[in-house]
Amino acid sequence: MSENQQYTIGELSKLFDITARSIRFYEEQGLLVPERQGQSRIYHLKDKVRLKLILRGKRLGFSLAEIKTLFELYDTNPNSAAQLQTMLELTEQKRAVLNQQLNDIQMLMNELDDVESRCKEELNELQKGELI
Amino acid sequence: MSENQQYTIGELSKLFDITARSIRFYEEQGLLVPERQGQSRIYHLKDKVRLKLILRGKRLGFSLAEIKTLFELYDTNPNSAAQLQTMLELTEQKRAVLNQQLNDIQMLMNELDDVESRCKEELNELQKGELI
DNA sequence: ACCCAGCTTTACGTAAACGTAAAGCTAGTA
DNA sequence: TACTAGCTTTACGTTTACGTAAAGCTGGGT
Repeated sequence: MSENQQYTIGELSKLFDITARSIRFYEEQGLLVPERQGQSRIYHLKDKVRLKLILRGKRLGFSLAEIKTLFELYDTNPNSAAQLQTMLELTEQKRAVLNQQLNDIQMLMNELDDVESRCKEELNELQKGELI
Repeated sequence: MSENQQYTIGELSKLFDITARSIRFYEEQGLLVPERQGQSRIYHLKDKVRLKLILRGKRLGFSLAEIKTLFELYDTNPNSAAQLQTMLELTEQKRAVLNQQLNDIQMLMNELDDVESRCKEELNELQKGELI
């Protein structure tokens, strides 16, 4: 029923557990362009989705500038072959970075497994010792 | 044959494609403790491995301070149950972050797939058009 | 009418991770 | 011996992504 959901900056900040300052900063950097009602900013579903993408990008180590570039590429109605080509190249680059990250994560996970099992073993031995 | 491989700071910087400044900075932050020969730093295999881990950590979005903490935990001969417990908690936290990143990467990959296939379709249509 | 919560802008401050310039030591080579 | 390449320290500068006042507007409730 609730079509055209609206959010204030405070609501959005609570939703994503970030500060209003951050949201305003993303707007300063051209990542968000919320509607205005009087002096106040009003955010719609589209803006909420954008914010979600911004945070996801940040978690993956992208800078705000890079995220902006991606948005612009995504927004641009890609009509020229040159633009399409650029976009494909960029997505390939990103894909390479992501694959590298996947690799890194796999390595780290394995090491965490090692550390964890060794910890548990030692804890077990400590507990045995306490029984004596 | 070449046991006890040694590296100068220049060699290491080329190996990992980073600046010597960065390597010295990691040392400043307590992440590396190379041997000295006269005034010059000499790096051994152990240091090379450390550097590799530092860079991997950075790619995953860890701060140098966090990486240092992980090193210290890893180095510390974990003898007390309290320390082991702390370590297990930390590994769990890291695991959660990594899982989140895996999720993020999966989402992004899917979106890249979408963008890519749309691009290719449009390129195809453009080429068809040129044939007329 | 008054207050307060929540919004606003402006502007200076900050932490992290180096960059960069300056100035000097040192081992090998021409 | 003079030069050069590569190392050194010291120290100030820079970018990113906000934090943190300060000061003021504004709609709703008492």
